[in-house]
Amino acid sequence: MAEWGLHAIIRSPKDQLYEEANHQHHDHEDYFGSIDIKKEYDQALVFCFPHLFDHHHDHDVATTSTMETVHVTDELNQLYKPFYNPIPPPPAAVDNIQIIHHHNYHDSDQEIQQDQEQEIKNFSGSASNTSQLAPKLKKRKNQQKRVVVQVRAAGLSSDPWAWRKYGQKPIKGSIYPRSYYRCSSSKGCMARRQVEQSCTDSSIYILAYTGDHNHPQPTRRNSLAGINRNRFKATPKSPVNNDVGKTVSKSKGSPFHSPTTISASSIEDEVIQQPNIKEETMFHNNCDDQGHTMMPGINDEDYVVFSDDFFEGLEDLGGYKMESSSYYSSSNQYPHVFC
DNA sequence: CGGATTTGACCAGCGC
DNA sequence: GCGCTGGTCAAATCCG
Repeated sequence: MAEWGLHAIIRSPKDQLYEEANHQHHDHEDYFGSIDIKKEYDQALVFCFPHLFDHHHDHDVATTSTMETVHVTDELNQLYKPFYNPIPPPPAAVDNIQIIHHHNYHDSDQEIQQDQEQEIKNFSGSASNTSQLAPKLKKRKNQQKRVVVQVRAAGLSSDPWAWRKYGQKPIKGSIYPRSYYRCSSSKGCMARRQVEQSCTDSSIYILAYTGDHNHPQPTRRNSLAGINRNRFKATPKSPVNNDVGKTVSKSKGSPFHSPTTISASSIEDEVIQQPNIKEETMFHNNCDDQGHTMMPGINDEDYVVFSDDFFEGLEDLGGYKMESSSYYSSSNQYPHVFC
């Protein structure tokens, strides 16, 4: 049961992908090396989702199967974009989550860790003011651990963590601004989230998670004040931001003058209007009993469960990367290129 | 009043 | 070195 469920979710597409890759594009053998991608991938799945293969967790698998798809992609999709024409998934598959892209490492994890440790050492001498030092402990951009997912609006709002917005920027090449959130569940938490609306499909939001939470997942959202500010009130200040033309913005003449924020509150305004979405599921405790992170989905049945080990384990597999095995998508879009 | 959002400014990384 | 761009800061503002 577990296996067919996962096959339905993942295996079939990635089977297709690696077959495409192996049979059609030997030019890229250097990229893959000589590893058995399929085998390694399956091992990775077991390694990273052991509970899904555990018969004690059949329920998890059963519910996961309703999610229809977990899309994971990366350079491989880019690599084979001109050649690979994925079979469109069932319509329901467009909903929920697409894990696009996990990292921006250019160096190895070990090197990054060493860098971090060294940076910490460099500052440890005057650690009495860690709050001021914290911003200086930034990784270089290309070393930031990064998880990118695509979600529908509902998936975005169902994120269990409490996020506080701290910035918004227009992004070159996108008509939508990018909003920056930090975790407000705990002071000093370095977790960050970026929310960006796909300009190819305004109903899709691209979430980029960076940094790690330094605290347990909240049992409930503990910062609802801000999140709920506009939930039950469709004020002109918080329009649903699916259509730039409808955007209401403050008249400040800023060059940014961006559409009103893609904020949790505005998104939830939209979600509430969707009759199929149960509001209470958006605030459900998404932490499972094993401490796995549960990514947002439409409802409880649609959460994707994975841990950091998931990606780390996959990256350790013979040099190929987790996101190397995936397919896309209902619109044949390769999510790296959102515009 | 406390906490969240907004938004212009600032800063650092990166490419040329 | 310079300019562009993205990420963050922080004061102002908003809202319950």
